[in-house]
Amino acid sequence: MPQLNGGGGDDLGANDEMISFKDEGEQEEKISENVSAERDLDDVKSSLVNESENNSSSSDSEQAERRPQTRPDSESYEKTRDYFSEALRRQQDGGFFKSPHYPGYPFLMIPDLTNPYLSNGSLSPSARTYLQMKWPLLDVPGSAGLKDSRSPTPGHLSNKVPVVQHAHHVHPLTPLITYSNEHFSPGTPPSHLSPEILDPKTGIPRTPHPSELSPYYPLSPGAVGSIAHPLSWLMPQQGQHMYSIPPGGFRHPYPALAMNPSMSSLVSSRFSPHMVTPPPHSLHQTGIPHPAIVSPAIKQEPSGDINPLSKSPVPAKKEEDKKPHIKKPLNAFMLYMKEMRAKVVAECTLKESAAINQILGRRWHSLSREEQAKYYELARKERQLHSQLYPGWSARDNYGKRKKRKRENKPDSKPEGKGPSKKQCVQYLPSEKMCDSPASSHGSMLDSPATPSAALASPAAPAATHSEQAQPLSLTTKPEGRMQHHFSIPGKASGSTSSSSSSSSSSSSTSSSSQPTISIPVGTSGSQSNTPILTRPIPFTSLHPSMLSPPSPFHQAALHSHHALFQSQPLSLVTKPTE
DNA sequence: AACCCTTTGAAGGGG
DNA sequence: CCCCTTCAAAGGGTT
Repeated sequence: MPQLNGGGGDDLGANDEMISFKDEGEQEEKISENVSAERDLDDVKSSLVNESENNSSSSDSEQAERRPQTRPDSESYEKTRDYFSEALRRQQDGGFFKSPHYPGYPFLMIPDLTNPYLSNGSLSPSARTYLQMKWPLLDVPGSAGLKDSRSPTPGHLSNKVPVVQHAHHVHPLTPLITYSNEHFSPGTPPSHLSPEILDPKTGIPRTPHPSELSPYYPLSPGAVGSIAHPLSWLMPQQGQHMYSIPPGGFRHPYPALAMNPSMSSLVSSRFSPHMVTPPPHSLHQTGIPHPAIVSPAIKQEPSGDINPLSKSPVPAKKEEDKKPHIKKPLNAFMLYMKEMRAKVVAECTLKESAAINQILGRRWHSLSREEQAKYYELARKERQLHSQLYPGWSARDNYGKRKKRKRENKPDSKPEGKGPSKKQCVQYLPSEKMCDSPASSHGSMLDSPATPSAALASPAAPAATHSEQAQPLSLTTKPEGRMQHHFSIPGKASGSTSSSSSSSSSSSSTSSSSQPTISIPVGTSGSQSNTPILTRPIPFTSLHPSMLSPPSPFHQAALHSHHALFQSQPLSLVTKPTE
């Protein structure tokens, strides 16, 4: 059993991942080869910058317009999450976001009836709610955190958080416990939660003064509302998201699971009726399964009105049904993706997930250590939670469920030439603008931690200790796709890290994914096509960092160093399968 | 309808 | 111990 203690213990690899920029090296090399490309790049860069700026400004209005129209379901929810996370970040960073009111409460993702782990489309998995909670409680293993489990003092958050934490001192490791709640239809928001600012029509919390919002990123009305209010900012635009947990408590559908005290406290105690309003609709009060559980029955249900919970998983029909599909817990990056996807999507016209994911991947690498640590911590908690809920579960259990995986395309077996393998060269990067918007998104400010020390100090940032900054790039030279582990933490694996790993897998090096280049339409001036046009491969590195990630002192410095490194020592190998 | 694509990380099995 | 595979999210695109 993993220790929950705030973090210190298992690093979970939080550190290693830090920055890999693997492909950059290759690209860098490429660039040298293509001088002309570079030139174009300049053009592209400038144009991109302009575009992005324009875009950001326009996007605001656009979003404002669009948002109301679009159905605020999972999508909007995602956005909301983004904003939440944003807010969280800001708080943690002690940054600009002023929310003195509830500084110390970490976010808690509350499960909705339909949990995020549900694969069923109708029950969108994405929904997660953040609730502010005292993070340490979550951490506590069993007994410790549960003091209040017995005496749940509903409604008094303050009680639960005796110690007033400063916004600036918020623990970076704020745990997010994810549960979904997307299924909730917009219901009445909790009265205790900023009722006054609820939108009469939608029931969505609104922001009294948009002006308070950070100018740096475009907030959708809903999101704005969420953020604006001290409490409301924790809740998704649709108040309903908050109430994922039935007052009755959390009853695990999965028979085998015994709820661990900490869990129960987490669920029942933390989300007391007071805090969690009863499901507006017909939510099953019976209980909420962990997000990871996917009942087969549910999956089949076409529409959202299902009562997944009502049906006990066990008695169900066949053997298959017996075993609900329990999804894997989300890893740090997945959590990040969920949060940021909507934002990225909003910032650009790009819609393809593949492209979005590329951007997200870039951004992920550009995140500061603290920021990443936060997600690692969250992921760790999710895993812990998951393991507690489903002790016997193994990732292996899900193997084959997806039934896809045909992937005949083996790196070595089929060296090249195949049509399918071609994908390596194709980049989904947004043609028109690198969506990754610059400042608008999580911008510069976020990164500049007002109180970095706090973040670092926290257990959450275990990895931080290292010299990443000092020598972040040592790894860069590694051509391999997955090099992140190379930096890894001392404690964790990778003892071999520093030693040259590159040799390890000669053939596999390029195996899957790393795609160093991105394609940018060279000649597209005004034309805009959402579809990625592949005209000329351009190394990511060549792009200005701002294009791919929010500029921040930290980032820029890091990027700079990276670049410098690369330049100084060009990568030897281009693993890219030619052809 | 199912799968692909794309990203990172975690987990597990095999060598 | 290392490598490889699979899956987690997501949604437009492809088959």
